[in-house]
Amino acid sequence: MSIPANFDYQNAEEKWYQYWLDQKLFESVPDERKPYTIVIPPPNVTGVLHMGHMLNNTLQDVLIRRARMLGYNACWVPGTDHASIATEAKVVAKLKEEGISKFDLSREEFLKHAWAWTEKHGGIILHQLKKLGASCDWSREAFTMDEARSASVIKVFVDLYKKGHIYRGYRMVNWDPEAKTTISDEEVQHKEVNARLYYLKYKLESGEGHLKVATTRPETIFGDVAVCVNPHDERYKKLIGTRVQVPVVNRWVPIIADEYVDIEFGTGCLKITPAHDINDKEIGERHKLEIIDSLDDEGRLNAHGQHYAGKDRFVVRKEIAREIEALGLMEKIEEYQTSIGTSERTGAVIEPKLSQQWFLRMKELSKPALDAVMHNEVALIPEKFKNTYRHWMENVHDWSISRQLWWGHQIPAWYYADGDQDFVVAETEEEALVLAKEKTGHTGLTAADLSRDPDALDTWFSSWLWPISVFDGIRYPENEEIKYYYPTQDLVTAPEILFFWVARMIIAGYEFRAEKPFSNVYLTGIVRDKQGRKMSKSLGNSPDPIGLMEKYSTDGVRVGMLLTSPAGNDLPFDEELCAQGRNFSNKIWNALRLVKGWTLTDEAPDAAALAAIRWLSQKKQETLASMEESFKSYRLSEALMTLYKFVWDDFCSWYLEAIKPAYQQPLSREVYNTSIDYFEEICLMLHPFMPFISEEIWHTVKKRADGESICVASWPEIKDFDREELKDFEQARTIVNGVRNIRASKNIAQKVALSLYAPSNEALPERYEALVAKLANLEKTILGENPENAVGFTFLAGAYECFVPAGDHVNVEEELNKLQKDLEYQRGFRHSIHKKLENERFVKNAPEAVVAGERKKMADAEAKIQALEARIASMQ
RNA sequence: GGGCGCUUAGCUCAGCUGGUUCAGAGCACCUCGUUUACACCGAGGGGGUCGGGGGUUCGAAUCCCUCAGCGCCCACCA
Repeated sequence: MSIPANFDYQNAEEKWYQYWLDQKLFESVPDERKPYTIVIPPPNVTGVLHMGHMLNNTLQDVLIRRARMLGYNACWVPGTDHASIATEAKVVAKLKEEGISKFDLSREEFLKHAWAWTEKHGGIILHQLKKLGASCDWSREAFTMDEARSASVIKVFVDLYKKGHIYRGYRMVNWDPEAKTTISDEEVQHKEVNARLYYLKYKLESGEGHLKVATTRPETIFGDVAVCVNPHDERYKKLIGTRVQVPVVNRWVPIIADEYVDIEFGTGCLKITPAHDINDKEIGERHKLEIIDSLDDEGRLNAHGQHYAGKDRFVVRKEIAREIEALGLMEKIEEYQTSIGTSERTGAVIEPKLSQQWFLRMKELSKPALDAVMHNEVALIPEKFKNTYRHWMENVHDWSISRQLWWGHQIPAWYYADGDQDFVVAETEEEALVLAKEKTGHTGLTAADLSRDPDALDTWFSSWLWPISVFDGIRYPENEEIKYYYPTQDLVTAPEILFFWVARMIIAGYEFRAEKPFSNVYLTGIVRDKQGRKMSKSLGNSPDPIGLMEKYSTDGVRVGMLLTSPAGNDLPFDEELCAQGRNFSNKIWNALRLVKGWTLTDEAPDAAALAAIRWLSQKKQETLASMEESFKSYRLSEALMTLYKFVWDDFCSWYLEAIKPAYQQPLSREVYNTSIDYFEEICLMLHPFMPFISEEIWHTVKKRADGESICVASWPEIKDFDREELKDFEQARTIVNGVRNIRASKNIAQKVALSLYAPSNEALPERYEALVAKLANLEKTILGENPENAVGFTFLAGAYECFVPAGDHVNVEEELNKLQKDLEYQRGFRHSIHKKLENERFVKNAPEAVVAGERKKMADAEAKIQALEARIASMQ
């Protein structure tokens, strides 16, 4: 059978993926097997595949494919997220290009556009996941805004409201003036910026001088209602209760005292603007101060801003500073480092704003979720994230869940009057009407008297249900699917969304199913570029994963990503990694060509081949055991590296070289068959990492029945292995390397046969004599003492000195020098051990085994010294 | 401001509860090699006083203290 010179990966990728789909190998239904479930972190419905997805989904695919081979009922549920604010922003931008403003549209009209956009761009990313080889059960594809998921969200909202966990309140929230919506604390990113600290002069009532107040936001003076000092601040004590005049505004406001104020900071005077700062708001409440909101929804000054009305807050900041200076009321301006909150989505500077919003009380809900992680009921990998998680959970704030957006799940609350609390919460309008009648006693209310809250829910309010809602376990908590698949096994996601998503899923799991949503959370690193920068569109440093897969093959890119990504570590991406993956794929392919290229004979195998076979079977078991260990601790890159070395070094460089017949000679059929078996097992081991080439070769090495696939073949059995055998081989390998080393350094070609003297079978295990002779090209192997007066080279194989006679190549003086140096080293070594053994405290305190080890070292060194001395004497 | 973590070969990282599998792996690099799978290759090789300092111990990359540098998360000092 002839094998093409190159692996046609494009063709194989398409062929096998279609084959897997046709055979429905990824589809799962509950049965008597144990389930192994992963829910995909749903990518944004209109997103496209980036390197982060590539890494994340490759990891999931490795886990799920391995589980499938281990005989679990493997189920990987795919889906997409409606990504409320992100998608809405995209739609708004697209409409804007067409000259349409969102605010000229009705909700219904806007949603029509949004759905059209979703249908046009949605699903692209899922298609790309197929290219990556993702073995998702596509029959289960879910969307956070499809019918089942939407109904689940509404049900949960009503449920939590009834339990008293959801409330509507007038609170200081994070306002994104660009998207014109509230966002949660988690969506605010704090950034260090260079700002200015303005020292403003507020005229004192007495008319004598000014009170100096430091602020970073002079434009908010229109909202000033007081100036606050610390009650213990001697400088201002007597001023408390008097008034000062706000610059520009010219309003007189009281000087109040509050412990909050830091005497040391600035001038020790704080202007109080309750509408624009959370602390000011709290102080305002304590002192029953008025609230003056001087900004509009887009971050511009409103009518309170007087002649600045309609201008952006940052423009006003500059302009008013100039005006104040002109008025002589600016004491000074200092450069100042501070941090500001920005919107995760739009990047806009967040405006603290007082408004009516919906909140979810988190303290009580998060308790079981905190315990679960602390007790490793849910394991975070790597473990270091436990600390971060605990810190967050212990300081969790109420979750602001309403958004002034249309694309999302509309809040199921209906108002029957204008009051802030004049509403009822229900799953449907009909139910709401019934409740409203009960609550108000107005039996004559009709649907027309109700108006639904226009806000949508935070995106994460649907994704936090994901592990449950994909099995419709919210609506139907007793259904077969949820009972079978839940809790899921592994979740693979980025640490960035540990709080946004992971923590909340755990909370939801305990709240709605009284059980964890998953057992293990594998937190990936962030894919960065070579310079360590985060990959981003604006930097243009993010390679296109599809392009990479076309260039290096999907298997190649998968290997590249996996080789260098221990859990929790950032991955500095370099295309070289993909090349390494591609090279590995090529290596495997060529090994196949080699084996398939030999002619066969029925003659018995030679001794070298027999030894190689025996050794490789043990080495394979060791490899499997080692991979198992790595998998257990989710060190996937380590598992892959173990396999990589087994295939490349052990199988290709040693095994195949050992069985390789002489030029144009046939190979023993028995050896061939065994080698094919090894190939088959290597394919099995490779499959989770390299699904395509492994399937291709698996079908090439043996005839398979229709519909058979390596996807559902069994992972090789892990058995005990013979460590002695492996040790013996290592000894043999050392000897071959010793001879190769001599050849390389003395320029003796491989084809020149040499002889070898080895002291005994302990130095050269009998079983490996033939193998050593073949790989080192030895014409003679002699066990016993080195010949006296012979000229040649010595090398150490473990504790044993071997000798290669090579009269023609020896420079006696050079060799003597080398031997002298070795001798010096050994003597020095002996001396150091001697000193250690002389040390009474060492002998007394160190464990028996360690002392014995030192004695052995001593004896070995002694033997080497003697051998070297003899060698030197014979050469002189 | 608070918390967490990191610092081992040029790069990315392993090194568990202190003692020959303690200084390792892959890549990169250097030398040689186009004889019968693969130059996307083979054989060989160089390279680290384990961030600095101190301590505990018979013995420290490994435990403790301290300094320096880096990173992440959280955060309502104007």
